Amino acid sequence: MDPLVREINQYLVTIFNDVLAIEAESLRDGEFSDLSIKEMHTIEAIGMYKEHTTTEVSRKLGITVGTLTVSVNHLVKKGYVERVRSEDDRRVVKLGLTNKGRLLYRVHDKFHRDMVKETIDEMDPEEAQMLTKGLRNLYQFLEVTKQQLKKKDKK
Amino acid sequence: MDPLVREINQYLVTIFNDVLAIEAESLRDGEFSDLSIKEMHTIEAIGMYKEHTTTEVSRKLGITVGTLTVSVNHLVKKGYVERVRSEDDRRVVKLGLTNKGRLLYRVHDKFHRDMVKETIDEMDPEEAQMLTKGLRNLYQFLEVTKQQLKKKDKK
DNA sequence: AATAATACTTTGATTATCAAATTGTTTGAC
DNA sequence: GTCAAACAATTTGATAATCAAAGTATTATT
Repeated sequence: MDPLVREINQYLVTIFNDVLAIEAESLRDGEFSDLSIKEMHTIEAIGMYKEHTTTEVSRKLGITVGTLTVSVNHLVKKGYVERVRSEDDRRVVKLGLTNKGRLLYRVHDKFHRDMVKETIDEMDPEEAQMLTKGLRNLYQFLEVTKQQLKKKDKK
Repeated sequence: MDPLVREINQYLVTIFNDVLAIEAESLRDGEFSDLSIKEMHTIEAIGMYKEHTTTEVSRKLGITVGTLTVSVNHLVKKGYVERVRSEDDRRVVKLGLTNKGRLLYRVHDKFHRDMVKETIDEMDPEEAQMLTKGLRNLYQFLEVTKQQLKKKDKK
């Protein structure tokens, strides 16, 4: 087996665990310690600009709509998220962030970007491009895989 | 703000969610549907070869020792994991996989490696090296950050 | 020998998760 | 136009995941 594959795989697994652990840790000590890391990611997925429906956000997070509804209940109660019924289709709920939610989003986003920035500052621009390309490939592969799974599911 | 930073960040977040969703989905349909994705990752962290203590594995996963103990209780009951008291120091528990656990480890590992392999097959060898280098940098940055957090914690 | 430190476990409370049942709304068939 | 089917979201019940804090057993220190 290709040792490069093994190495990349190893990095991915460790990076994911590390990012999670670091995020959780800095969340616990900080200004927003009433939130779990999962709730943080839900806020991230709801996002700043476009309004997103419950179904869209749940798909983005890879959880069921029911799970998201429960989580959003908490986040509304804590004052981070707002629900707005769509005018076009009254079945649909659009999720958005409150001011407090947007503040948190910015803090978390900065954390992420600093992390990435520190990394690519070590690299010359060409290398940074390569990293991006690699990630883009991985991303595309995963999107295709996800589509295939969904199809298989319907059968 | 550097658009490359934003792009890389975006990929990382999405890749993260996608991998989780795909893993969870293929777990649900497969041979090992008595396991959750978290339990799967615990088995991954316990690993095939070296024996690891409870503390080591919990650190690797970024969860508390108590949480791991509970999880290991389930995995032992389901027949994937074994506990062995250390002879040298009888406070210490070494975690290992049963035959069933090792089988699962291989299946999951193959899934991961296939994922990575598909990605780098699209790239020429030089590009693959660059991706690796980028990931290594990110990994190292995170390890340092983790250490710093731990120190701050002790104060 | 007593005390402190360490490794793990247990407990109680909260959150995360899913599948299935339920509610309210829209679409399509007739 | 009405009614059934489809759809979006919510609620519910059960189980798993998580933490902090308290407890147990063992080893190290003084």
